[in-house]
Order: sequence, then C-alpha cells, then structure tokens
Amino acid sequence: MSKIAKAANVSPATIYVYFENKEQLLNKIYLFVKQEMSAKLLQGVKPDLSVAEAFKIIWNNFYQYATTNPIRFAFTEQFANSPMVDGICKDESMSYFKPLLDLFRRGKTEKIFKDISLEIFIAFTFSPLTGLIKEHFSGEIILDEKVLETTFEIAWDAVTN
Amino acid sequence: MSKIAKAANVSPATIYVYFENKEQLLNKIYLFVKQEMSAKLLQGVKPDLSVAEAFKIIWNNFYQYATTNPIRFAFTEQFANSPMVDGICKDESMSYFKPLLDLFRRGKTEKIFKDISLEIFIAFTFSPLTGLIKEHFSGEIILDEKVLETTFEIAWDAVTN
DNA sequence: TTTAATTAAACGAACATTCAGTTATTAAAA
DNA sequence: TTTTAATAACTGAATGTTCGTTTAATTAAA
Repeated sequence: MSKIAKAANVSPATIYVYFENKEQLLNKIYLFVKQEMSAKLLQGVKPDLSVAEAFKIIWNNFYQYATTNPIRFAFTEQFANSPMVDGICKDESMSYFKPLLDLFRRGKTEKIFKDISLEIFIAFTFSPLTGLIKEHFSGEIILDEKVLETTFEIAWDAVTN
Repeated sequence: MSKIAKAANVSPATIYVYFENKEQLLNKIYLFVKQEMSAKLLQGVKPDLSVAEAFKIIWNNFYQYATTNPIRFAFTEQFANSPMVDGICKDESMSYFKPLLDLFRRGKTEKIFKDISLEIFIAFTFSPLTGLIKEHFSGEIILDEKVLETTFEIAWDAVTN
C-alpha cells in the first residue's frame, strides 16, 4: 500500500478514502484492466464485417494488447489465479466481453462455429494464445508472425464446422 | 511459515534446517507436485499402446489428477503465474514430462500429429483442459463426462492430421 | 464558515528469519 | 551392559521488519 501510494504521489491514507481495503482496490484495478482490454479487443471491428473477419481482428487485438501491455496482462493472469478475486468481480469482468459473446452467437446461428459452449470456444481460441504469450514472455519460445498465424489457423479450425 | 510449521507439527526453525528460505521451500514443493503429477499422467500407459490410446489415457489422467487433487492443482497454477518461480525450477519441472515429449515425437514421426512445436501442441491439448478445470472449480461451468469427451475430440482434431 | 480532500504519524498484527539452548541419536569407551 | 562423548536434529522464543490500516490534524475548496 505504501509503495502504491508513493507511486501515485499520495499518502497511503488517501487510498483508503477511495477504497475500502487492499483487496477491493486490487479488484477494482482488475476490473479496470479487463475493461480496457475488452475495449482494445473490439478496435477495428465494424458491424458489416463477416464473422471470420471480425474474429480474426479480435484475436489479433488480444495478442497486441498483451504484448504492448505485458505488466497489465501479467497482473490479470496472476490475480485471476489468486484467491483474492471475488465472484462478483469475475461476473462483471465477463460482462465487458459481451460483444465477443454476441459475435460467437452470430457465428453459431450462421453455422460457422461449432455447437459448443462459450467456455469451450474460449478454451480453444484464447486459452492457447494466452499460454503461448506467457511462454513468450518467460523466454521459453519466440512468438513470431509465423507461429502466430499457425496458432490462429488451428484455433479457427478447432471451433468452426 | 509459522502456519506451515504448525501444519507439519514442527517448529518454524526446523524448516530452515532443510530449506534456505520460503522461496526455496515453495519451489521445492512446486517441483514435488509437478513430479507427482507427471507420474500420475503416465499411469496405465504401456509401450505397446498406440499413440492415440496413450495420449487419451494421459489426457484423462491429467483431468483425474486435477480433480482429485484440487489444492495441489490450484497451487501449481497460482505459483506458476507468480514471480516466485525461478527459471531453473521451470526447466526441471519440464524434464519430468519427457515421456510426454517422447510420445509427441513418436506421434509426429508416425504422421499422426501435425508438424508443430511441443508448445503449440500443449496449447491446444492441455491448456484448454486446464482452463475448463479452473472454471469448473470456480463454479462457472460443469465439467461432466459429455463436455470432457467433446473437449477431447476437439483437442485431438486440433493437433492431428 | 462549512465542507471536502488530504496527510503525517502511528498503530497492532503478521511476517520471515535467527539464535541460544534442549533433546535425540549414535558410537565409542569403560 | 552401562557410561560417556560427540554429533545431529529439533525447538521456543525473540528479532527486526514489513504491512495494511486508522486516527487526529491540516490544508484546500466552496
């Protein structure tokens, strides 16, 4: 808290005017980053795009956000895996990604996507990418254009008919 | 530390006879769980099995381990996403899964698996399952036999020719 | 003057770690 | 077998620090 206060150029006490405690503060930060991320994901996605086009843009935007904001990305990953996230916070962060859910639904009615749940859809599209990005950050692999393209194709094939 | 000591029915000081500090202790625990997990993964895998048979067993063993050892599973996930894991520890934990790497190589030479890296292979087989298990634990979804079977089929199709 | 915003300083609790001392184990000597 | 000496294993208690949080007072704004 004292470190955060110092970085924000305020007294530790000031933080407690705006946040109940550390846990609430971190949950708010988590929500902020998630909201920011969800906004970036939709950048360049226009309603007249096909499902395939829109999805590819979102998928690449995700990669872009993670690599240009490594600290925020690392924070969400670590915090989401911690016992500090409360259920309400998780629900709200999910709501930010409603446009993605809409696209997924549209893709299903257009018989493009398989008849699977949103969770399985994400498990084969964003989870693999997330894992590879983490390994990229820790230096275990190099995530270049070519690998990224291969990964996208496999993900696309995995969730489409 | 005092809590760990109490749970182990020893004095906090005793821990420091066997471990340099908390960080080293946690890294050792991480390695222990990873080793235990890798052993369970191979249960029932005999050399004369086909690649498909062996892989399915390993994949299901992973699910089995995670669901029967939720705390250990959660620990590895949280610790791997923390800044506490040192690189050497990560390398060593990887070495435990050499048999899986061998199977993957065999599958590639038999032209069963796609010509992709181990990392991408894992990204489309174990990463999706890991994500779904986490959501299952947090009550967001129900991971029943049917969902598991669907997930396996998509994973298999994603990494095979 | 009243209200709102900010803060320095201090609080107790929790924490990882250490140290001086005790107990248990082993092995050799009587 | 018993006694003794030496070593190893263990520990209660304390240490210094860090941490999240609060209070009482100060400053700024309206």
